[in-house]
Amino acid sequence: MWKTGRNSQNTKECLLEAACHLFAEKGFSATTNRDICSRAGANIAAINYHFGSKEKLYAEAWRKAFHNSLEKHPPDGGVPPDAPAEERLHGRIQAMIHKFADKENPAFQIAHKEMAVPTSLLKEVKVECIGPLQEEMNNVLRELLGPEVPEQQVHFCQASIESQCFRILRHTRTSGSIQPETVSASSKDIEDDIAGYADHVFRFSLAGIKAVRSSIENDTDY
Amino acid sequence: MWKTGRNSQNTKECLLEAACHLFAEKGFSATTNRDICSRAGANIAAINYHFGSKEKLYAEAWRKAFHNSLEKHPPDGGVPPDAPAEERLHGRIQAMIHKFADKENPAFQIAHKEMAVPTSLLKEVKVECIGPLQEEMNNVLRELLGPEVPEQQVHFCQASIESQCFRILRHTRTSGSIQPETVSASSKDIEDDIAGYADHVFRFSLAGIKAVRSSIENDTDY
DNA sequence: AGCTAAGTGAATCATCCGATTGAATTTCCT
DNA sequence: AGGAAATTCAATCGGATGATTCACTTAGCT
Repeated sequence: MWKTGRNSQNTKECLLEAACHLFAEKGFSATTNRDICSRAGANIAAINYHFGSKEKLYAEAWRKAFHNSLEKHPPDGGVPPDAPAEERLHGRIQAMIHKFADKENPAFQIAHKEMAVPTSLLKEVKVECIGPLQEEMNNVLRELLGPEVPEQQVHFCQASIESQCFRILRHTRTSGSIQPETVSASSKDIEDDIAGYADHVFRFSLAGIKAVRSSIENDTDY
Repeated sequence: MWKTGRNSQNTKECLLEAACHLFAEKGFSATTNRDICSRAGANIAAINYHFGSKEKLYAEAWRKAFHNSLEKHPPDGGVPPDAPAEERLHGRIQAMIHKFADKENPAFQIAHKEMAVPTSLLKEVKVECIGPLQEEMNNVLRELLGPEVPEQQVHFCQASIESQCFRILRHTRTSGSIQPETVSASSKDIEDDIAGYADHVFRFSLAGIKAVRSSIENDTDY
Protein backbone atom coordinates (compact mmCIF):
# COMPACT_ATOMS: atom_id res chain seq x y z
CA MET A 1 0.00 0.00 0.00
CA TRP A 2 2.72 2.45 0.96
CA LYS A 3 5.69 3.01 -1.20
CA THR A 4 8.21 0.46 0.01
CA GLY A 5 11.42 1.85 -1.30
CA ARG A 6 11.95 2.47 -4.99
CA ASN A 7 9.79 4.75 -7.12
CA SER A 8 8.49 5.24 -10.65
CA GLN A 9 6.02 2.53 -11.65
CA ASN A 10 5.56 1.89 -7.98
CA THR A 11 3.85 5.24 -7.47
CA LYS A 12 1.38 4.50 -10.22
CA GLU A 13 0.49 1.17 -8.65
CA CYS A 14 0.07 2.73 -5.23
CA LEU A 15 -2.19 5.40 -6.66
CA LEU A 16 -4.34 2.79 -8.37
CA GLU A 17 -4.65 0.76 -5.21
CA ALA A 18 -5.43 3.73 -3.01
CA ALA A 19 -7.91 5.03 -5.55
CA CYS A 20 -9.68 1.66 -5.68
CA HIS A 21 -10.17 1.51 -1.96
CA LEU A 22 -11.28 5.11 -1.57
CA PHE A 23 -13.60 5.13 -4.57
CA ALA A 24 -15.13 1.89 -3.31
CA GLU A 25 -15.60 3.37 0.11
CA LYS A 26 -16.84 6.86 -0.61
CA GLY A 27 -17.71 6.98 -4.30
CA PHE A 28 -16.28 9.20 -6.97
CA SER A 29 -17.43 12.67 -6.05
CA ALA A 30 -16.81 12.32 -2.32
CA THR A 31 -13.23 11.13 -2.81
CA THR A 32 -10.61 13.83 -3.28
CA ASN A 33 -7.29 13.66 -5.05
CA ARG A 34 -5.67 14.64 -1.78
CA ASP A 35 -7.21 11.63 -0.05
CA ILE A 36 -5.86 9.32 -2.70
CA CYS A 37 -2.37 10.79 -2.81
CA SER A 38 -2.16 10.88 0.95
CA ARG A 39 -3.07 7.21 1.19
CA ALA A 40 -0.70 6.29 -1.63
CA GLY A 41 2.12 8.30 -0.07
CA ALA A 42 2.41 10.29 -3.27
CA ASN A 43 2.40 13.95 -4.13
CA ILE A 44 -0.74 15.74 -5.23
CA ALA A 45 0.71 16.30 -8.66
CA ALA A 46 1.22 12.59 -9.18
CA ILE A 47 -2.35 11.93 -10.24
CA ASN A 48 -2.33 14.43 -13.03
CA TYR A 49 1.15 13.39 -14.04
CA HIS A 50 0.45 9.67 -14.23
CA PHE A 51 -3.20 9.66 -15.28
CA GLY A 52 -4.06 13.10 -16.60
CA SER A 53 -7.12 13.65 -14.45
CA LYS A 54 -9.16 12.30 -11.57
CA GLU A 55 -11.68 10.79 -13.96
CA LYS A 56 -9.08 8.90 -15.95
CA LEU A 57 -7.62 7.53 -12.73
CA TYR A 58 -11.13 6.45 -11.77
CA ALA A 59 -11.62 4.61 -15.01
CA GLU A 60 -8.24 2.93 -14.89
CA ALA A 61 -8.58 1.92 -11.24
CA TRP A 62 -11.97 0.38 -11.89
CA ARG A 63 -10.85 -1.51 -14.94
CA LYS A 64 -7.82 -2.92 -13.17
CA ALA A 65 -9.84 -3.99 -10.15
CA PHE A 66 -12.50 -5.53 -12.34
CA HIS A 67 -10.05 -7.62 -14.29
CA ASN A 68 -8.25 -8.68 -11.13
CA SER A 69 -11.57 -9.76 -9.69
CA LEU A 70 -12.53 -11.75 -12.77
CA GLU A 71 -9.15 -13.43 -12.70
CA LYS A 72 -9.50 -14.36 -9.06
CA HIS A 73 -13.08 -15.55 -9.40
CA PRO A 74 -13.67 -17.18 -12.81
CA PRO A 75 -17.28 -16.47 -13.80
CA ASP A 76 -18.06 -20.16 -14.36
CA GLY A 77 -17.00 -20.99 -10.79
CA GLY A 78 -14.59 -23.61 -12.10
CA VAL A 79 -17.39 -25.79 -13.43
CA PRO A 80 -16.47 -27.14 -16.88
CA PRO A 81 -18.69 -26.08 -19.77
CA ASP A 82 -19.80 -29.65 -20.46
CA ALA A 83 -21.18 -30.14 -16.96
CA PRO A 84 -24.96 -30.32 -16.49
CA ALA A 85 -26.69 -26.97 -16.65
CA GLU A 86 -27.66 -27.12 -12.99
CA GLU A 87 -24.07 -27.46 -11.94
CA ARG A 88 -23.01 -24.62 -14.17
CA LEU A 89 -25.72 -22.46 -12.67
CA HIS A 90 -24.44 -23.36 -9.23
CA GLY A 91 -20.91 -22.48 -10.21
CA ARG A 92 -21.88 -19.11 -11.64
CA ILE A 93 -23.93 -18.16 -8.60
CA GLN A 94 -21.12 -19.18 -6.27
CA ALA A 95 -18.61 -17.21 -8.31
CA MET A 96 -20.79 -14.13 -8.45
CA ILE A 97 -21.52 -14.04 -4.74
CA HIS A 98 -17.96 -14.64 -3.66
CA LYS A 99 -16.79 -12.09 -6.17
CA PHE A 100 -19.16 -9.51 -4.77
CA ALA A 101 -18.27 -10.40 -1.20
CA ASP A 102 -14.52 -10.20 -1.75
CA LYS A 103 -13.32 -7.28 0.32
CA GLU A 104 -9.86 -7.47 -1.22
CA ASN A 105 -11.34 -6.67 -4.61
CA PRO A 106 -13.51 -3.59 -4.30
CA ALA A 107 -14.30 -3.58 -8.02
CA PHE A 108 -17.94 -4.40 -7.50
CA GLN A 109 -18.39 -2.01 -4.66
CA ILE A 110 -17.38 0.64 -7.16
CA ALA A 111 -19.73 -0.91 -9.69
CA HIS A 112 -22.50 -0.75 -7.12
CA LYS A 113 -21.95 2.95 -6.68
CA GLU A 114 -21.78 3.39 -10.44
CA MET A 115 -25.21 1.81 -10.74
CA ALA A 116 -26.65 4.11 -8.11
CA VAL A 117 -24.87 7.27 -9.23
CA PRO A 118 -23.80 6.73 -12.82
CA THR A 119 -20.83 8.64 -14.14
CA SER A 120 -19.93 8.54 -17.80
CA LEU A 121 -18.28 5.17 -17.17
CA LEU A 122 -21.44 3.18 -16.62
CA LYS A 123 -22.58 2.67 -20.18
CA GLU A 124 -19.16 1.81 -21.54
CA VAL A 125 -18.32 -0.58 -18.73
CA LYS A 126 -21.67 -2.32 -18.67
CA VAL A 127 -21.67 -3.09 -22.35
CA GLU A 128 -18.03 -4.11 -22.40
CA CYS A 129 -17.57 -6.07 -19.18
CA ILE A 130 -20.83 -7.07 -17.60
CA GLY A 131 -22.83 -7.66 -20.76
CA PRO A 132 -20.92 -10.77 -21.86
CA LEU A 133 -21.18 -12.27 -18.40
CA GLN A 134 -24.93 -11.77 -18.40
CA GLU A 135 -25.15 -13.41 -21.79
CA GLU A 136 -23.26 -16.47 -20.58
CA MET A 137 -25.70 -16.73 -17.69
CA ASN A 138 -28.59 -16.39 -20.12
CA ASN A 139 -27.28 -19.37 -22.08
CA VAL A 140 -27.27 -21.52 -18.96
CA LEU A 141 -30.77 -20.33 -18.17
CA ARG A 142 -32.04 -21.12 -21.67
CA GLU A 143 -30.91 -24.70 -21.18
CA LEU A 144 -32.68 -24.93 -17.85
CA LEU A 145 -35.83 -23.19 -19.03
CA GLY A 146 -36.30 -25.38 -22.07
CA PRO A 147 -36.29 -24.78 -25.80
CA GLU A 148 -39.49 -22.79 -26.08
CA VAL A 149 -38.82 -20.20 -23.41
CA PRO A 150 -39.65 -16.63 -24.41
CA GLU A 151 -36.64 -14.33 -24.31
CA GLN A 152 -38.31 -12.13 -21.72
CA GLN A 153 -38.55 -15.00 -19.25
CA VAL A 154 -34.82 -15.60 -19.64
CA HIS A 155 -34.13 -11.98 -18.83
CA PHE A 156 -36.48 -12.00 -15.86
CA CYS A 157 -34.78 -15.06 -14.39
CA GLN A 158 -31.36 -13.57 -15.05
CA ALA A 159 -32.46 -10.42 -13.25
CA SER A 160 -33.78 -12.44 -10.31
CA ILE A 161 -30.55 -14.33 -9.86
CA GLU A 162 -28.21 -11.42 -10.44
CA SER A 163 -30.10 -9.18 -8.08
CA GLN A 164 -30.00 -11.76 -5.30
CA CYS A 165 -26.25 -11.93 -5.70
CA PHE A 166 -26.02 -8.16 -5.77
CA ARG A 167 -27.63 -8.16 -2.36
CA ILE A 168 -24.20 -9.02 -0.98
CA LEU A 169 -22.92 -5.62 -1.97
CA ARG A 170 -25.23 -3.74 0.33
CA HIS A 171 -23.95 -3.46 3.87
CA THR A 172 -20.50 -4.68 2.90
CA ARG A 173 -18.66 -2.10 4.89
CA THR A 174 -15.06 -1.44 4.03
CA SER A 175 -12.55 -1.08 6.81
CA GLY A 176 -11.89 2.28 8.35
CA SER A 177 -15.40 3.66 8.46
CA ILE A 178 -16.65 4.21 11.97
CA GLN A 179 -20.03 2.58 11.55
CA PRO A 180 -21.43 1.30 14.86
CA GLU A 181 -22.45 -1.86 12.96
CA THR A 182 -26.00 -1.89 14.24
CA VAL A 183 -27.31 -3.08 10.89
CA SER A 184 -30.51 -5.05 10.82
CA ALA A 185 -30.47 -8.69 11.79
CA SER A 186 -31.13 -9.98 8.29
CA SER A 187 -28.10 -8.40 6.69
CA LYS A 188 -26.02 -9.52 9.65
CA ASP A 189 -27.01 -13.09 8.95
CA ILE A 190 -26.00 -12.81 5.34
CA GLU A 191 -22.72 -11.15 6.07
CA ASP A 192 -21.85 -13.82 8.60
CA ASP A 193 -22.70 -16.75 6.37
CA ILE A 194 -21.93 -15.88 2.78
CA ALA A 195 -21.49 -19.49 1.77
CA GLY A 196 -24.85 -20.30 3.32
CA TYR A 197 -26.49 -17.46 1.46
CA ALA A 198 -24.89 -18.58 -1.81
CA ASP A 199 -26.32 -22.03 -1.27
CA HIS A 200 -29.70 -20.54 -0.51
CA VAL A 201 -29.68 -18.42 -3.66
CA PHE A 202 -28.92 -21.49 -5.75
CA ARG A 203 -31.71 -23.63 -4.31
CA PHE A 204 -34.18 -20.76 -4.21
CA SER A 205 -33.45 -19.81 -7.80
CA LEU A 206 -33.41 -23.35 -9.14
CA ALA A 207 -36.91 -23.85 -7.76
CA GLY A 208 -37.96 -20.56 -9.30
CA ILE A 209 -36.54 -21.56 -12.67
CA LYS A 210 -38.30 -24.92 -12.62
CA ALA A 211 -41.55 -23.19 -11.76
CA VAL A 212 -41.16 -20.83 -14.67
CA ARG A 213 -40.37 -23.74 -16.97
CA SER A 214 -43.36 -25.79 -15.91
CA SER A 215 -45.68 -22.82 -16.18
CA ILE A 216 -44.46 -22.34 -19.74
CA GLU A 217 -44.82 -26.00 -20.69
CA ASN A 218 -48.23 -26.31 -19.04
CA ASP A 219 -49.19 -23.24 -21.04
CA THR A 220 -50.34 -21.48 -17.90
CA ASP A 221 -50.66 -18.33 -19.96
CA TYR A 222 -47.87 -16.01 -18.73
CA MET B 1 -42.05 23.18 -9.36
CA TRP B 2 -41.50 26.86 -9.95
CA LYS B 3 -42.85 29.42 -7.62
CA THR B 4 -46.26 30.23 -8.99
CA GLY B 5 -46.96 33.55 -7.42
CA ARG B 6 -46.99 33.93 -3.66
CA ASN B 7 -44.05 33.04 -1.43
CA SER B 8 -43.17 31.89 2.08
CA GLN B 9 -44.25 28.28 2.63
CA ASN B 10 -44.24 27.91 -1.10
CA THR B 11 -40.50 28.35 -1.29
CA LYS B 12 -39.95 25.66 1.27
CA GLU B 13 -42.08 23.24 -0.69
CA CYS B 14 -40.30 24.06 -3.92
CA LEU B 15 -36.94 23.52 -2.27
CA LEU B 16 -38.02 20.14 -0.96
CA GLU B 17 -39.30 19.07 -4.33
CA ALA B 18 -36.26 20.25 -6.21
CA ALA B 19 -33.98 18.67 -3.63
CA CYS B 20 -35.78 15.35 -3.95
CA HIS B 21 -35.36 15.22 -7.69
CA LEU B 22 -31.75 16.31 -7.70
CA PHE B 23 -30.65 14.11 -4.82
CA ALA B 24 -32.39 11.19 -6.49
CA GLU B 25 -30.65 11.94 -9.75
CA LYS B 26 -27.14 12.77 -8.66
CA GLY B 27 -26.82 11.78 -5.03
CA PHE B 28 -25.96 13.92 -2.07
CA SER B 29 -22.38 14.98 -2.64
CA ALA B 30 -22.75 15.64 -6.35
CA THR B 31 -25.77 17.89 -5.84
CA THR B 32 -25.02 21.51 -4.96
CA ASN B 33 -27.16 23.99 -3.10
CA ARG B 34 -26.99 26.18 -6.16
CA ASP B 35 -28.50 23.43 -8.30
CA ILE B 36 -31.36 23.03 -5.89
CA CYS B 37 -32.09 26.72 -5.47
CA SER B 38 -31.83 27.31 -9.18
CA ARG B 39 -34.34 24.55 -9.90
CA ALA B 40 -36.63 25.77 -7.14
CA GLY B 41 -36.39 29.37 -8.32
CA ALA B 42 -35.14 30.42 -4.92
CA ASN B 43 -32.19 32.37 -3.63
CA ILE B 44 -29.03 30.59 -2.51
CA ALA B 45 -29.63 31.70 1.05
CA ALA B 46 -33.05 30.09 1.12
CA ILE B 47 -31.73 26.63 2.02
CA ASN B 48 -29.90 27.79 5.08
CA TYR B 49 -32.78 30.02 6.04
CA HIS B 50 -35.48 27.36 5.80
CA PHE B 51 -33.54 24.24 6.73
CA GLY B 52 -30.34 25.30 8.43
CA SER B 53 -28.00 23.26 6.26
CA LYS B 54 -27.73 21.10 3.18
CA GLU B 55 -27.76 17.95 5.27
CA LYS B 56 -30.93 18.88 7.12
CA LEU B 57 -32.62 19.61 3.80
CA TYR B 58 -31.46 16.20 2.58
CA ALA B 59 -32.94 14.45 5.58
CA GLU B 60 -36.21 16.34 5.40
CA ALA B 61 -36.59 15.83 1.66
CA TRP B 62 -35.99 12.11 1.98
CA ARG B 63 -38.39 11.70 4.86
CA LYS B 64 -41.13 13.59 3.08
CA ALA B 65 -40.67 11.63 -0.14
CA PHE B 66 -40.58 8.34 1.77
CA HIS B 67 -43.81 9.01 3.61
CA ASN B 68 -45.51 10.20 0.43
CA SER B 69 -44.40 7.01 -1.25
CA LEU B 70 -45.68 4.80 1.55
CA GLU B 71 -48.97 6.64 1.47
CA LYS B 72 -49.32 6.16 -2.25
CA HIS B 73 -48.25 2.52 -2.18
CA PRO B 74 -49.47 0.80 1.00
CA PRO B 75 -46.89 -1.88 1.90
CA ASP B 76 -49.51 -4.64 2.04
CA GLY B 77 -50.57 -3.90 -1.52
CA GLY B 78 -54.17 -3.50 -0.39
CA VAL B 79 -54.45 -7.17 0.58
CA PRO B 80 -56.26 -7.52 3.91
CA PRO B 81 -54.27 -9.03 6.80
CA ASP B 82 -56.62 -12.01 7.08
CA ALA B 83 -56.06 -13.08 3.48
CA PRO B 84 -54.04 -16.24 2.79
CA ALA B 85 -50.32 -15.80 3.20
CA GLU B 86 -49.68 -16.34 -0.51
CA GLU B 87 -51.94 -13.46 -1.41
CA ARG B 88 -50.33 -11.22 1.15
CA LEU B 89 -46.93 -12.08 -0.26
CA HIS B 90 -48.23 -11.20 -3.70
CA GLY B 91 -49.55 -7.88 -2.45
CA ARG B 92 -46.32 -6.94 -0.74
CA ILE B 93 -44.21 -7.80 -3.78
CA GLN B 94 -46.51 -5.83 -6.05
CA ALA B 95 -46.42 -2.84 -3.70
CA MET B 96 -42.66 -2.93 -3.35
CA ILE B 97 -41.98 -3.11 -7.06
CA HIS B 98 -44.42 -0.40 -8.03
CA LYS B 99 -43.14 1.74 -5.21
CA PHE B 100 -39.59 1.39 -6.45
CA ALA B 101 -40.62 1.95 -10.05
CA ASP B 102 -42.61 5.11 -9.31
CA LYS B 103 -40.76 7.93 -11.00
CA GLU B 104 -42.98 10.52 -9.35
CA ASN B 105 -41.65 9.44 -5.95
CA PRO B 106 -37.88 9.37 -6.04
CA ALA B 107 -37.65 8.38 -2.37
CA PHE B 108 -36.25 4.97 -3.14
CA GLN B 109 -33.83 6.20 -5.72
CA ILE B 110 -32.39 8.27 -2.90
CA ALA B 111 -32.50 5.21 -0.66
CA HIS B 112 -30.65 3.26 -3.32
CA LYS B 113 -27.88 5.84 -3.32
CA GLU B 114 -27.84 5.83 0.45
CA MET B 115 -27.21 2.09 0.39
CA ALA B 116 -24.34 2.48 -2.04
CA VAL B 117 -22.81 5.58 -0.47
CA PRO B 118 -24.09 5.80 3.08
CA THR B 119 -24.28 9.18 4.74
CA SER B 120 -25.08 9.50 8.41
CA LEU B 121 -28.75 9.10 7.52
CA LEU B 122 -28.62 5.44 6.60
CA LYS B 123 -28.60 3.88 10.03
CA GLU B 124 -31.34 6.06 11.45
CA VAL B 125 -33.59 5.68 8.46
CA LYS B 126 -33.11 1.95 8.06
CA VAL B 127 -33.97 1.14 11.62
CA GLU B 128 -36.86 3.57 11.73
CA CYS B 129 -38.54 3.15 8.34
CA ILE B 130 -37.40 0.07 6.48
CA GLY B 131 -36.90 -2.22 9.46
CA PRO B 132 -40.62 -2.52 10.32
CA LEU B 133 -41.49 -3.24 6.70
CA GLN B 134 -38.94 -6.03 6.58
CA GLU B 135 -40.35 -7.48 9.77
CA GLU B 136 -43.87 -7.53 8.33
CA MET B 137 -42.52 -9.37 5.32
CA ASN B 138 -40.72 -11.79 7.61
CA ASN B 139 -44.03 -12.58 9.33
CA VAL B 140 -45.63 -13.47 6.02
CA LEU B 141 -42.62 -15.61 5.16
CA ARG B 142 -42.73 -17.44 8.49
CA GLU B 143 -46.28 -18.46 7.71
CA LEU B 144 -45.29 -19.71 4.29
CA LEU B 145 -42.15 -21.46 5.49
CA GLY B 146 -43.84 -23.38 8.26
CA PRO B 147 -43.54 -23.40 12.03
CA GLU B 148 -40.11 -24.95 12.33
CA VAL B 149 -38.21 -22.69 9.98
CA PRO B 150 -34.86 -21.45 11.31
CA GLU B 151 -34.68 -17.69 11.58
CA GLN B 152 -31.79 -17.59 9.13
CA GLN B 153 -33.88 -19.14 6.37
CA VAL B 154 -36.50 -16.45 6.89
CA HIS B 155 -33.88 -13.76 6.49
CA PHE B 156 -32.40 -15.41 3.42
CA CYS B 157 -35.80 -15.56 1.75
CA GLN B 158 -36.54 -12.00 2.73
CA ALA B 159 -33.25 -10.95 1.19
CA SER B 160 -33.99 -12.87 -2.00
CA ILE B 161 -37.35 -11.21 -2.46
CA GLU B 162 -36.33 -7.73 -1.47
CA SER B 163 -33.29 -7.79 -3.68
CA GLN B 164 -35.32 -8.88 -6.70
CA CYS B 165 -37.60 -5.92 -6.12
CA PHE B 166 -34.65 -3.62 -5.66
CA ARG B 167 -33.54 -4.60 -9.14
CA ILE B 168 -36.11 -2.11 -10.40
CA LEU B 169 -34.11 0.75 -8.98
CA ARG B 170 -31.13 0.11 -11.16
CA HIS B 171 -31.40 1.68 -14.59
CA THR B 172 -34.40 3.74 -13.56
CA ARG B 173 -33.17 6.87 -15.21
CA THR B 174 -34.63 10.15 -14.12
CA SER B 175 -35.50 12.73 -16.70
CA GLY B 176 -32.97 15.31 -17.74
CA SER B 177 -29.87 13.17 -17.92
CA ILE B 178 -28.49 12.85 -21.41
CA GLN B 179 -28.01 9.09 -21.40
CA PRO B 180 -28.23 7.61 -24.89
CA GLU B 181 -30.38 4.85 -23.38
CA THR B 182 -28.36 2.02 -24.84
CA VAL B 183 -28.79 -0.10 -21.72
CA SER B 184 -28.64 -3.84 -22.07
CA ALA B 185 -31.61 -5.73 -23.39
CA SER B 186 -32.49 -7.39 -20.10
CA SER B 187 -33.00 -4.19 -18.17
CA LYS B 188 -34.95 -2.80 -21.10
CA ASP B 189 -37.36 -5.71 -20.83
CA ILE B 190 -37.88 -5.09 -17.16
CA GLU B 191 -38.34 -1.39 -17.54
CA ASP B 192 -40.90 -1.91 -20.28
CA ASP B 193 -42.95 -4.48 -18.39
CA ILE B 194 -42.84 -3.74 -14.72
CA ALA B 195 -46.13 -5.50 -14.05
CA GLY B 196 -44.80 -8.57 -15.85
CA TYR B 197 -41.64 -8.50 -13.79
CA ALA B 198 -43.62 -8.14 -10.57
CA ASP B 199 -45.63 -11.19 -11.55
CA HIS B 200 -42.44 -13.07 -12.33
CA VAL B 201 -40.88 -12.18 -8.98
CA PHE B 202 -43.95 -13.49 -7.18
CA ARG B 203 -44.04 -16.84 -8.98
CA PHE B 204 -40.28 -17.25 -8.91
CA SER B 205 -40.10 -16.48 -5.20
CA LEU B 206 -43.10 -18.55 -4.24
CA ALA B 207 -41.45 -21.57 -5.84
CA GLY B 208 -38.24 -20.74 -4.02
CA ILE B 209 -40.04 -20.48 -0.69
CA LYS B 210 -41.80 -23.80 -1.20
CA ALA B 211 -38.50 -25.44 -2.04
CA VAL B 212 -36.93 -24.07 1.13
CA ARG B 213 -39.89 -25.30 3.15
CA SER B 214 -39.84 -28.80 1.76
CA SER B 215 -36.08 -29.05 2.19
CA ILE B 216 -36.58 -28.15 5.84
CA GLU B 217 -39.43 -30.58 6.41
CA ASN B 218 -37.66 -33.39 4.57
CA ASP B 219 -34.70 -32.66 6.82
CA THR B 220 -32.42 -32.32 3.81
CA ASP B 221 -29.80 -30.96 6.12
CA TYR B 222 -29.41 -27.26 5.18
C1' DA C 1 31.30 11.03 -15.56
C1' DG C 2 27.92 13.48 -18.12
C1' DC C 3 23.66 14.17 -20.22
C1' DT C 4 18.69 13.60 -20.97
C1' DA C 5 14.26 12.33 -19.79
C1' DA C 6 11.27 10.65 -16.25
C1' DG C 7 9.45 11.51 -12.03
C1' DT C 8 8.77 14.16 -7.58
C1' DG C 9 7.62 17.98 -4.62
C1' DA C 10 6.08 22.52 -2.43
C1' DA C 11 3.60 26.21 -3.64
C1' DT C 12 -0.02 28.23 -6.07
C1' DC C 13 -3.83 28.84 -9.52
C1' DA C 14 -8.79 29.72 -10.56
C1' DT C 15 -12.97 27.84 -9.34
C1' DC C 16 -16.53 26.16 -6.78
C1' DC C 17 -18.52 24.83 -2.43
C1' DG C 18 -21.72 25.63 1.76
C1' DA C 19 -22.63 29.09 4.73
C1' DT C 20 -23.25 33.95 6.33
C1' DT C 21 -24.18 38.74 6.28
C1' DG C 22 -26.96 42.86 6.30
C1' DA C 23 -29.84 45.52 3.69
C1' DA C 24 -34.14 45.45 1.05
C1' DT C 25 -38.61 43.63 0.48
C1' DT C 26 -42.89 41.38 1.55
C1' DT C 27 -46.37 39.63 4.79
C1' DC C 28 -49.14 39.95 8.66
C1' DC C 29 -51.39 42.02 12.53
C1' DT C 30 -53.48 46.00 14.85
C1' DA D 1 -51.82 53.25 7.35
C1' DG D 2 -47.98 51.83 10.31
C1' DG D 3 -44.78 48.98 12.42
C1' DA D 4 -42.86 44.44 13.54
C1' DA D 5 -41.77 40.03 11.97
C1' DA D 6 -40.87 37.00 8.34
C1' DT D 7 -38.71 36.31 4.08
C1' DT D 8 -35.81 37.29 0.02
C1' DC D 9 -31.76 39.04 -2.19
C1' DA D 10 -27.01 40.28 -3.84
C1' DA D 11 -22.64 40.10 -2.18
C1' DT D 12 -19.23 37.88 0.16
C1' DC D 13 -16.90 34.75 3.55
C1' DG D 14 -13.29 31.08 4.50
C1' DG D 15 -12.22 26.80 2.96
C1' DA D 16 -11.63 22.92 -0.13
C1' DT D 17 -11.28 21.18 -4.70
C1' DG D 18 -8.88 19.71 -9.19
C1' DA D 19 -5.39 21.18 -11.83
C1' DT D 20 -0.87 23.48 -12.85
C1' DT D 21 3.60 25.41 -12.38
C1' DC D 22 8.51 25.19 -12.03
C1' DA D 23 12.56 24.02 -9.49
C1' DC D 24 14.52 19.64 -7.87
C1' DT D 25 15.94 14.91 -7.73
C1' DT D 26 16.47 10.48 -9.61
C1' DA D 27 16.94 6.77 -13.27
C1' DG D 28 18.86 5.13 -17.43
C1' DC D 29 21.87 5.35 -21.12
C1' DT D 30 26.36 6.25 -23.73
